[in-house]
Amino acid sequence: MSIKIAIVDDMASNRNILKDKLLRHGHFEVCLTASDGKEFIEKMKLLPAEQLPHVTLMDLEMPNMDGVAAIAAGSFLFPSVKFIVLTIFDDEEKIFKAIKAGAYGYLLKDESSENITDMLWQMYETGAGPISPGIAFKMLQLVKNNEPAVTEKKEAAVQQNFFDLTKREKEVLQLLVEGLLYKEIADRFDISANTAKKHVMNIYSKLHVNTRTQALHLAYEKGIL
Amino acid sequence: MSIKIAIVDDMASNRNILKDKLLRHGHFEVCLTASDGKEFIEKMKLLPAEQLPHVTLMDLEMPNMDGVAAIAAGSFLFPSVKFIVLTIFDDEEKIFKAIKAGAYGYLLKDESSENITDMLWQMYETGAGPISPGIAFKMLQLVKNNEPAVTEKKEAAVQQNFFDLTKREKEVLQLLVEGLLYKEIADRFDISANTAKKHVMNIYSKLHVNTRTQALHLAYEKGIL
DNA sequence: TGGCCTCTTATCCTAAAGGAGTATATTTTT
DNA sequence: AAAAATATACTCCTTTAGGATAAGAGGCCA
Repeated sequence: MSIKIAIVDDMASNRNILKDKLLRHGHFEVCLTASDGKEFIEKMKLLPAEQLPHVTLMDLEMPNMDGVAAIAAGSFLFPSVKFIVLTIFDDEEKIFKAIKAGAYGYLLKDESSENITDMLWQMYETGAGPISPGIAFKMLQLVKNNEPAVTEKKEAAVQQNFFDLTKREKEVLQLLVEGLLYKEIADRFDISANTAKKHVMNIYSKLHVNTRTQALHLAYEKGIL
Repeated sequence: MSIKIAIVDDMASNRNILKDKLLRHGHFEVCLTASDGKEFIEKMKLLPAEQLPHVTLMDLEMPNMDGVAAIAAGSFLFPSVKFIVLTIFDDEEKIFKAIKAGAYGYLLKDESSENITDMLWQMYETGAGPISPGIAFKMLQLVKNNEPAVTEKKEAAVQQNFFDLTKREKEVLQLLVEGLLYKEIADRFDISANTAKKHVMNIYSKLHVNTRTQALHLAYEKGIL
Protein backbone atom coordinates (compact mmCIF):
# COMPACT_ATOMS: atom_id res chain seq x y z
CA MET A 1 0.00 0.00 0.00
CA SER A 2 1.27 3.46 -0.84
CA ILE A 3 1.25 6.55 1.31
CA LYS A 4 -1.00 9.32 0.05
CA ILE A 5 0.57 12.74 0.15
CA ALA A 6 -0.80 16.26 -0.35
CA ILE A 7 1.51 19.12 -1.30
CA VAL A 8 0.69 22.74 -0.54
CA ASP A 9 3.09 25.37 -1.88
CA ASP A 10 2.58 28.58 -3.79
CA MET A 11 5.45 27.86 -6.15
CA ALA A 12 4.48 25.45 -8.91
CA SER A 13 8.10 24.45 -9.43
CA ASN A 14 8.47 23.39 -5.80
CA ARG A 15 5.36 21.29 -6.04
CA ASN A 16 6.56 19.56 -9.17
CA ILE A 17 10.09 18.84 -8.02
CA LEU A 18 8.84 17.45 -4.77
CA LYS A 19 6.16 15.40 -6.48
CA ASP A 20 8.74 13.87 -8.80
CA LYS A 21 10.98 12.92 -5.93
CA LEU A 22 8.17 11.33 -4.00
CA LEU A 23 6.90 9.33 -6.93
CA ARG A 24 10.38 8.12 -7.76
CA HIS A 25 10.62 6.61 -4.29
CA GLY A 26 7.85 4.19 -5.15
CA HIS A 27 5.96 4.12 -1.87
CA PHE A 28 4.38 7.53 -2.20
CA GLU A 29 1.40 8.75 -4.14
CA VAL A 30 0.54 12.43 -4.51
CA CYS A 31 -3.22 12.71 -4.23
CA LEU A 32 -3.62 16.47 -3.99
CA THR A 33 -1.72 19.66 -4.64
CA ALA A 34 -2.69 23.24 -3.86
CA SER A 35 -1.06 26.64 -4.16
CA ASP A 36 -2.33 28.09 -0.89
CA GLY A 37 -4.19 27.20 2.28
CA LYS A 38 -7.57 28.22 1.04
CA GLU A 39 -7.39 26.13 -2.09
CA PHE A 40 -6.09 23.22 -0.03
CA ILE A 41 -9.03 23.26 2.39
CA GLU A 42 -11.54 23.59 -0.43
CA LYS A 43 -10.09 20.67 -2.35
CA MET A 44 -9.88 18.57 0.77
CA LYS A 45 -13.55 19.06 1.48
CA LEU A 46 -14.41 17.57 -1.87
CA LEU A 47 -12.48 14.36 -1.27
CA PRO A 48 -14.22 11.25 0.00
CA ALA A 49 -12.74 9.96 3.25
CA GLU A 50 -10.86 7.08 1.67
CA GLN A 51 -9.06 9.43 -0.68
CA LEU A 52 -7.83 11.81 2.01
CA PRO A 53 -4.04 12.12 2.17
CA HIS A 54 -2.23 10.47 5.05
CA VAL A 55 0.28 13.28 5.09
CA THR A 56 0.22 16.91 3.99
CA LEU A 57 3.42 18.79 3.26
CA MET A 58 2.69 22.42 3.98
CA ASP A 59 4.64 25.51 3.08
CA LEU A 60 4.24 28.42 5.49
CA GLU A 61 4.23 31.72 3.63
CA MET A 62 1.45 31.65 1.11
CA PRO A 63 -1.19 34.06 -0.17
CA ASN A 64 -4.86 33.89 0.87
CA MET A 65 -4.32 31.51 3.78
CA ASP A 66 -0.92 30.82 5.21
CA GLY A 67 0.40 27.48 6.35
CA VAL A 68 -0.20 27.96 10.05
CA ALA A 69 -3.84 28.82 9.51
CA ALA A 70 -4.23 25.95 7.07
CA ILE A 71 -2.74 23.51 9.59
CA ALA A 72 -4.97 24.83 12.34
CA ALA A 73 -8.09 24.48 10.22
CA GLY A 74 -6.98 21.30 8.50
CA SER A 75 -6.04 19.41 11.65
CA PHE A 76 -9.45 20.28 13.03
CA LEU A 77 -11.43 19.32 9.94
CA PHE A 78 -9.34 16.26 9.03
CA PRO A 79 -7.95 14.79 12.25
CA SER A 80 -6.57 11.73 10.50
CA VAL A 81 -4.20 13.78 8.36
CA LYS A 82 -0.69 14.44 9.58
CA PHE A 83 0.59 17.92 8.73
CA ILE A 84 4.28 18.35 8.07
CA VAL A 85 5.67 21.83 7.66
CA LEU A 86 8.09 22.12 4.74
CA THR A 87 9.58 25.57 4.56
CA ILE A 88 12.67 27.72 4.44
CA PHE A 89 11.84 29.48 7.70
CA ASP A 90 13.52 28.38 10.90
CA ASP A 91 12.72 31.12 13.38
CA GLU A 92 11.37 30.10 16.75
CA GLU A 93 8.25 32.16 16.28
CA LYS A 94 7.11 30.21 13.24
CA ILE A 95 8.15 26.88 14.69
CA PHE A 96 6.20 27.53 17.82
CA LYS A 97 3.08 28.71 16.01
CA ALA A 98 3.11 25.79 13.62
CA ILE A 99 3.44 23.27 16.42
CA LYS A 100 0.67 24.92 18.35
CA ALA A 101 -1.50 24.85 15.24
CA GLY A 102 -1.06 21.10 15.12
CA ALA A 103 2.00 20.38 12.99
CA TYR A 104 3.22 16.81 13.25
CA GLY A 105 6.65 17.47 11.84
CA TYR A 106 8.81 20.34 10.60
CA LEU A 107 11.22 20.01 7.70
CA LEU A 108 13.48 22.60 6.14
CA LYS A 109 13.64 22.97 2.39
CA ASP A 110 17.40 22.92 2.44
CA GLU A 111 17.23 19.23 3.25
CA SER A 112 18.07 17.19 0.22
CA SER A 113 15.10 15.61 -1.52
CA GLU A 114 16.47 12.21 -0.56
CA ASN A 115 16.49 13.22 3.07
CA ILE A 116 12.94 14.42 2.87
CA THR A 117 11.60 11.25 1.32
CA ASP A 118 13.68 9.17 3.74
CA MET A 119 12.35 11.02 6.72
CA LEU A 120 8.78 10.68 5.50
CA TRP A 121 9.31 6.98 5.04
CA GLN A 122 10.73 6.70 8.51
CA MET A 123 7.66 8.40 9.84
CA TYR A 124 5.62 5.62 8.30
CA GLU A 125 7.82 3.03 10.01
CA THR A 126 8.22 4.57 13.44
CA GLY A 127 5.18 6.80 13.75
CA ALA A 128 7.34 9.74 14.86
CA GLY A 129 6.93 12.99 12.98
CA PRO A 130 9.98 14.01 10.91
CA ILE A 131 11.97 17.00 12.12
CA SER A 132 15.06 18.60 10.63
CA PRO A 133 18.06 18.62 12.99
CA GLY A 134 18.34 22.40 13.20
CA ILE A 135 14.66 22.67 14.02
CA ALA A 136 14.98 20.01 16.70
CA PHE A 137 17.63 22.06 18.43
CA LYS A 138 15.48 25.16 18.35
CA MET A 139 12.67 23.15 19.87
CA LEU A 140 15.00 22.11 22.65
CA GLN A 141 15.60 25.75 23.36
CA LEU A 142 11.89 26.43 23.32
CA VAL A 143 11.38 23.76 25.96
CA LYS A 144 14.25 25.06 28.01
CA ASN A 145 13.12 28.67 28.00
CA ASN A 146 9.42 28.32 28.49
CA GLU A 147 9.51 29.84 31.94
CA PRO A 148 6.32 31.82 32.09
CA ALA A 149 6.09 35.20 33.77
CA VAL A 150 9.76 35.39 34.65
CA THR A 151 10.75 37.41 31.64
CA GLU A 152 8.33 40.21 32.28
CA LYS A 153 9.59 40.75 35.80
CA LYS A 154 13.14 40.98 34.60
CA GLU A 155 12.51 43.40 31.79
CA ALA A 156 10.42 45.60 34.01
CA ALA A 157 13.08 45.97 36.65
CA VAL A 158 16.02 46.12 34.31
CA GLN A 159 14.73 49.32 32.84
CA GLN A 160 14.12 50.78 36.24
CA ASN A 161 16.32 52.21 38.89
CA PHE A 162 18.35 49.30 40.12
CA PHE A 163 18.21 50.84 43.59
CA ASP A 164 20.50 53.63 42.40
CA LEU A 165 23.46 51.32 42.17
CA THR A 166 26.40 52.81 40.34
CA LYS A 167 27.87 51.09 37.32
CA ARG A 168 30.66 49.58 39.35
CA GLU A 169 28.29 48.41 42.02
CA LYS A 170 26.16 46.64 39.45
CA GLU A 171 29.24 44.91 38.11
CA VAL A 172 30.27 43.86 41.57
CA LEU A 173 26.76 42.63 42.38
CA GLN A 174 26.86 40.48 39.29
CA LEU A 175 29.96 38.70 40.49
CA LEU A 176 28.68 38.55 44.02
CA VAL A 177 25.70 36.62 42.74
CA GLU A 178 27.95 34.14 41.05
CA GLY A 179 29.44 33.25 44.37
CA LEU A 180 32.83 34.92 44.15
CA LEU A 181 34.90 35.92 47.16
CA TYR A 182 36.07 39.49 47.73
CA LYS A 183 39.49 38.42 46.56
CA GLU A 184 38.12 36.92 43.35
CA ILE A 185 35.97 39.94 42.60
CA ALA A 186 38.99 42.13 43.16
CA ASP A 187 41.05 40.09 40.71
CA ARG A 188 38.38 40.35 38.02
CA PHE A 189 38.43 44.12 38.12
CA ASP A 190 42.07 44.44 39.00
CA ILE A 191 41.34 46.35 42.18
CA SER A 192 42.20 45.57 45.77
CA ALA A 193 40.13 43.20 47.87
CA ASN A 194 39.49 46.07 50.25
CA THR A 195 37.91 48.06 47.46
CA ALA A 196 35.78 45.16 46.36
CA LYS A 197 34.60 44.83 49.91
CA LYS A 198 33.87 48.52 50.13
CA HIS A 199 31.67 48.27 47.04
CA VAL A 200 29.82 45.35 48.52
CA MET A 201 29.23 47.27 51.73
CA ASN A 202 27.85 50.18 49.72
CA ILE A 203 25.56 47.82 47.85
CA TYR A 204 24.26 46.40 51.12
CA SER A 205 23.47 49.83 52.41
CA LYS A 206 21.58 50.73 49.24
CA LEU A 207 19.62 47.49 49.22
CA HIS A 208 19.14 47.65 52.97
CA VAL A 209 20.49 44.20 53.59
CA ASN A 210 23.57 42.97 55.38
CA THR A 211 24.59 39.63 53.98
CA ARG A 212 25.41 38.24 50.57
CA THR A 213 22.54 35.82 50.64
CA GLN A 214 20.03 38.54 51.41
CA ALA A 215 21.40 40.67 48.61
CA LEU A 216 21.20 37.72 46.25
CA HIS A 217 17.69 36.88 47.31
CA LEU A 218 16.56 40.45 46.77
CA ALA A 219 18.31 40.66 43.44
CA TYR A 220 16.58 37.54 42.15
CA GLU A 221 13.18 38.35 43.59
CA LYS A 222 13.15 41.86 42.20
CA GLY A 223 14.56 40.69 38.94
CA ILE A 224 17.61 42.90 39.05
CA LEU A 225 19.58 40.09 37.50
CA MET B 1 42.31 20.85 16.22
CA SER B 2 40.47 17.93 17.78
CA ILE B 3 37.30 18.05 19.81
CA LYS B 4 37.76 17.01 23.43
CA ILE B 5 35.08 14.66 24.68
CA ALA B 6 34.19 13.34 28.12
CA ILE B 7 32.23 10.12 28.51
CA VAL B 8 30.14 9.37 31.56
CA ASP B 9 28.52 5.95 31.74
CA ASP B 10 28.36 3.34 34.44
CA MET B 11 29.05 0.50 32.04
CA ALA B 12 32.72 0.15 31.22
CA SER B 13 31.91 -1.64 27.97
CA ASN B 14 29.78 1.28 26.78
CA ARG B 15 32.56 3.69 27.56
CA ASN B 16 35.12 1.66 25.68
CA ILE B 17 33.05 1.01 22.58
CA LEU B 18 32.13 4.66 22.33
CA LYS B 19 35.67 5.77 22.92
CA ASP B 20 36.93 3.48 20.17
CA LYS B 21 34.39 4.82 17.75
CA LEU B 22 35.21 8.41 18.54
CA LEU B 23 38.95 7.91 18.23
CA ARG B 24 38.56 6.06 14.94
CA HIS B 25 36.84 9.13 13.52
CA GLY B 26 40.03 11.09 13.87
CA HIS B 27 38.66 14.44 14.95
CA PHE B 28 37.79 13.44 18.48
CA GLU B 29 39.89 13.05 21.58
CA VAL B 30 38.54 11.48 24.76
CA CYS B 31 39.97 13.51 27.62
CA LEU B 32 37.96 12.13 30.51
CA THR B 33 35.79 9.16 31.39
CA ALA B 34 33.78 8.53 34.52
CA SER B 35 31.39 5.87 35.74
CA ASP B 36 28.93 8.16 37.46
CA GLY B 37 28.04 11.80 37.97
CA LYS B 38 29.95 12.20 41.18
CA GLU B 39 33.18 10.84 39.77
CA PHE B 40 32.70 13.04 36.72
CA ILE B 41 32.32 16.26 38.72
CA GLU B 42 35.27 15.40 40.91
CA LYS B 43 37.53 14.65 37.97
CA MET B 44 36.38 17.79 36.17
CA LYS B 45 37.30 19.94 39.12
CA LEU B 46 40.85 18.72 38.91
CA LEU B 47 41.28 19.68 35.26
CA PRO B 48 42.88 22.98 34.29
CA ALA B 49 40.61 25.14 32.14
CA GLU B 50 42.41 24.40 28.89
CA GLN B 51 41.95 20.67 29.35
CA LEU B 52 38.20 20.80 29.95
CA PRO B 53 36.19 18.80 27.43
CA HIS B 54 34.21 20.68 24.80
CA VAL B 55 31.49 18.10 24.95
CA THR B 56 30.34 15.63 27.57
CA LEU B 57 28.34 12.55 26.64
CA MET B 58 26.23 11.72 29.65
CA ASP B 59 24.26 8.60 30.44
CA LEU B 60 21.22 9.17 32.62
CA GLU B 61 20.72 6.31 35.03
CA MET B 62 23.81 5.92 37.13
CA PRO B 63 24.62 5.22 40.77
CA ASN B 64 25.72 7.96 43.21
CA MET B 65 24.72 10.87 41.03
CA ASP B 66 22.49 10.50 38.01
CA GLY B 67 22.95 12.20 34.69
CA VAL B 68 20.38 14.91 35.20
CA ALA B 69 21.98 16.06 38.44
CA ALA B 70 25.42 15.84 36.87
CA ILE B 71 24.28 18.03 33.97
CA ALA B 72 22.69 20.52 36.33
CA ALA B 73 25.80 20.79 38.46
CA GLY B 74 28.18 20.48 35.54
CA SER B 75 26.58 23.13 33.38
CA PHE B 76 26.69 25.41 36.36
CA LEU B 77 30.28 24.74 37.31
CA PHE B 78 31.60 24.47 33.73
CA PRO B 79 29.50 26.75 31.53
CA SER B 80 31.73 26.25 28.50
CA VAL B 81 31.03 22.53 28.32
CA LYS B 82 28.17 21.26 26.18
CA PHE B 83 26.32 18.33 27.73
CA ILE B 84 24.81 15.76 25.41
CA VAL B 85 22.57 13.08 26.86
CA LEU B 86 23.33 9.61 25.51
CA THR B 87 20.91 7.08 26.89
CA ILE B 88 18.37 4.38 26.19
CA PHE B 89 15.54 6.30 27.86
CA ASP B 90 13.14 8.25 25.72
CA ASP B 91 10.30 9.15 28.07
CA GLU B 92 9.14 12.74 28.14
CA GLU B 93 9.85 13.08 31.82
CA LYS B 94 13.54 12.38 31.42
CA ILE B 95 13.84 14.44 28.26
CA PHE B 96 12.23 17.39 29.93
CA LYS B 97 14.32 17.15 33.06
CA ALA B 98 17.54 16.84 31.12
CA ILE B 99 16.75 19.87 28.99
CA LYS B 100 15.84 21.91 32.02
CA ALA B 101 19.04 20.82 33.69
CA GLY B 102 20.95 22.26 30.76
CA ALA B 103 21.37 19.50 28.19
CA TYR B 104 22.51 20.74 24.79
CA GLY B 105 21.52 17.62 22.89
CA TYR B 106 19.86 14.27 23.41
CA LEU B 107 20.91 11.10 21.64
CA LEU B 108 19.56 7.59 21.93
CA LYS B 109 21.91 4.66 22.30
CA ASP B 110 20.13 2.76 19.58
CA GLU B 111 21.64 5.17 17.10
CA SER B 112 24.49 3.52 15.27
CA SER B 113 27.94 4.59 16.38
CA GLU B 114 28.46 6.14 12.98
CA ASN B 115 25.35 8.23 13.43
CA ILE B 116 26.50 9.39 16.83
CA THR B 117 29.92 10.48 15.66
CA ASP B 118 28.37 12.06 12.57
CA MET B 119 25.92 14.04 14.64
CA LEU B 120 28.63 15.18 17.02
CA TRP B 121 30.69 16.32 14.09
CA GLN B 122 27.74 18.16 12.68
CA MET B 123 27.31 19.93 15.98
CA TYR B 124 30.84 21.19 15.58
CA GLU B 125 30.05 22.48 12.11
CA THR B 126 26.62 23.99 12.67
CA GLY B 127 26.60 24.73 16.37
CA ALA B 128 23.25 23.06 16.81
CA GLY B 129 22.96 20.40 19.50
CA PRO B 130 22.44 16.87 18.15
CA ILE B 131 19.05 15.27 18.77
CA SER B 132 17.81 11.84 17.78
CA PRO B 133 14.75 11.92 15.53
CA GLY B 134 12.47 10.13 17.97
CA ILE B 135 13.48 12.53 20.73
CA ALA B 136 12.86 15.50 18.47
CA PHE B 137 9.32 14.35 17.94
CA LYS B 138 8.72 14.00 21.66
CA MET B 139 10.08 17.49 22.13
CA LEU B 140 7.57 18.70 19.57
CA GLN B 141 4.85 17.18 21.68
CA LEU B 142 6.29 18.81 24.77
CA VAL B 143 6.10 22.18 23.07
CA LYS B 144 2.61 21.47 21.83
CA ASN B 145 1.31 20.45 25.24
CA ASN B 146 3.05 23.01 27.35
CA GLU B 147 -0.22 24.33 28.63
CA PRO B 148 0.56 25.46 32.16
CA ALA B 149 -1.08 22.40 33.65
CA VAL B 150 1.41 19.96 32.17
CA THR B 151 4.50 22.09 32.38
CA GLU B 152 4.17 23.26 35.93
CA LYS B 153 3.49 19.81 37.21
CA LYS B 154 6.66 18.63 35.58
CA GLU B 155 8.65 21.55 36.83
CA ALA B 156 7.40 20.75 40.30
CA ALA B 157 8.71 17.25 39.85
CA VAL B 158 12.02 18.62 38.70
CA GLN B 159 12.31 20.67 41.81
CA GLN B 160 11.93 17.69 44.04
CA ASN B 161 14.52 15.46 42.51
CA PHE B 162 17.55 16.97 40.90
CA PHE B 163 20.18 16.59 43.60
CA ASP B 164 18.71 13.99 45.92
CA LEU B 165 18.32 16.45 48.73
CA THR B 166 16.47 15.02 51.70
CA LYS B 167 13.34 16.67 53.01
CA ARG B 168 15.25 18.34 55.80
CA GLU B 169 17.94 19.53 53.46
CA LYS B 170 15.38 21.13 51.19
CA GLU B 171 13.84 22.89 54.16
CA VAL B 172 17.23 24.13 55.24
CA LEU B 173 18.10 25.25 51.72
CA GLN B 174 14.90 27.24 51.62
CA LEU B 175 15.89 29.18 54.71
CA LEU B 176 19.45 29.49 53.51
CA VAL B 177 18.10 31.23 50.45
CA GLU B 178 16.23 33.70 52.57
CA GLY B 179 19.47 34.80 54.11
CA LEU B 180 19.23 33.27 57.56
CA LEU B 181 22.21 32.52 59.77
CA TYR B 182 22.95 29.03 61.10
CA LYS B 183 21.60 30.15 64.43
CA GLU B 184 18.37 31.43 62.89
CA ILE B 185 17.85 28.31 60.81
CA ALA B 186 18.41 26.26 63.94
CA ASP B 187 15.77 28.24 65.84
CA ARG B 188 13.20 27.75 63.10
CA PHE B 189 13.47 23.99 63.31
CA ASP B 190 14.26 23.83 67.00
CA ILE B 191 17.56 22.09 66.43
CA SER B 192 21.09 23.10 67.33
CA ALA B 193 23.13 25.49 65.24
CA ASN B 194 25.68 22.73 64.82
CA THR B 195 23.07 20.54 63.23
CA ALA B 196 21.88 23.29 60.94
CA LYS B 197 25.45 23.77 59.87
CA LYS B 198 25.87 20.06 59.29
CA HIS B 199 22.83 20.07 57.00
CA VAL B 200 24.23 22.97 55.07
CA MET B 201 27.56 21.22 54.65
CA ASN B 202 25.74 18.13 53.36
CA ILE B 203 23.83 20.29 50.90
CA TYR B 204 27.07 21.79 49.63
CA SER B 205 28.54 18.40 49.07
CA LYS B 206 25.49 17.26 47.12
CA LEU B 207 25.43 20.40 44.98
CA HIS B 208 29.22 20.39 44.66
CA VAL B 209 29.59 23.95 45.80
CA ASN B 210 31.19 25.43 48.87
CA THR B 211 29.57 28.72 49.71
CA ARG B 212 26.06 29.94 50.40
CA THR B 213 26.04 32.22 47.40
CA GLN B 214 27.07 29.46 45.03
CA ALA B 215 24.37 27.21 46.44
CA LEU B 216 21.85 29.99 46.06
CA HIS B 217 22.91 30.77 42.55
CA LEU B 218 22.69 27.14 41.53
CA ALA B 219 19.32 26.78 43.20
CA TYR B 220 17.91 29.72 41.31
CA GLU B 221 19.48 28.87 37.99
CA LYS B 222 18.32 25.28 38.04
CA GLY B 223 14.92 26.07 39.41
CA ILE B 224 15.23 24.12 42.61
CA LEU B 225 13.39 26.93 44.31
C1' DT C 1 37.11 77.32 42.93
C1' DG C 2 34.56 74.58 46.02
C1' DG C 3 31.20 71.08 46.67
C1' DC C 4 29.53 66.44 45.29
C1' DC C 5 29.93 61.88 43.66
C1' DT C 6 32.45 57.73 42.40
C1' DC C 7 36.16 54.82 42.80
C1' DT C 8 39.82 53.65 45.20
C1' DT C 9 42.77 51.87 49.37
C1' DA C 10 43.48 50.99 54.02
C1' DT C 11 43.14 49.30 59.14
C1' DC C 12 41.05 47.29 63.30
C1' DC C 13 37.86 44.48 65.20
C1' DT C 14 34.06 41.06 65.75
C1' DA C 15 30.85 37.78 63.88
C1' DA C 16 29.93 34.27 60.91
C1' DA C 17 30.98 30.77 57.64
C1' DG C 18 33.50 26.85 56.00
C1' DG C 19 36.44 22.30 56.54
C1' DA C 20 37.10 17.99 58.69
C1' DG C 21 36.31 15.04 61.80
C1' DT C 22 33.59 12.03 65.45
C1' DA C 23 29.49 10.28 67.53
C1' DT C 24 24.75 8.80 68.57
C1' DA C 25 19.81 8.36 68.10
C1' DT C 26 16.10 7.64 64.83
C1' DT C 27 14.03 6.19 60.68
C1' DT C 28 13.72 3.65 56.57
C1' DT C 29 14.94 -0.08 53.73
C1' DT C 30 16.11 -4.54 52.82
C1' DA D 1 16.73 -8.31 62.60
C1' DA D 2 20.45 -6.26 60.16
C1' DA D 3 21.98 -2.61 57.19
C1' DA D 4 21.69 1.87 55.32
C1' DA D 5 20.24 6.42 55.29
C1' DT D 6 18.91 10.49 57.94
C1' DA D 7 18.88 13.71 61.60
C1' DT D 8 20.95 15.11 65.43
C1' DA D 9 25.03 17.26 68.10
C1' DC D 10 29.69 18.34 69.23
C1' DT D 11 34.86 20.07 68.75
C1' DC D 12 38.91 22.33 66.81
C1' DC D 13 40.62 25.13 63.50
C1' DT D 14 41.10 28.37 59.38
C1' DT D 15 39.18 31.48 56.28
C1' DT D 16 35.83 34.89 54.91
C1' DA D 17 32.46 38.23 55.77
C1' DG D 18 30.66 42.26 57.86
C1' DG D 19 30.88 46.93 60.60
C1' DA D 20 33.00 51.25 61.36
C1' DT D 21 35.86 54.68 59.97
C1' DA D 22 39.30 57.55 57.45
C1' DA D 23 41.05 59.42 53.40
C1' DG D 24 43.22 60.40 48.67
C1' DA D 25 42.42 60.81 43.36
C1' DG D 26 39.66 62.14 39.65
C1' DG D 27 35.45 63.78 37.25
C1' DC D 28 31.60 66.99 36.97
C1' DC D 29 29.10 71.06 37.56
C1' DA D 30 27.31 75.40 39.22
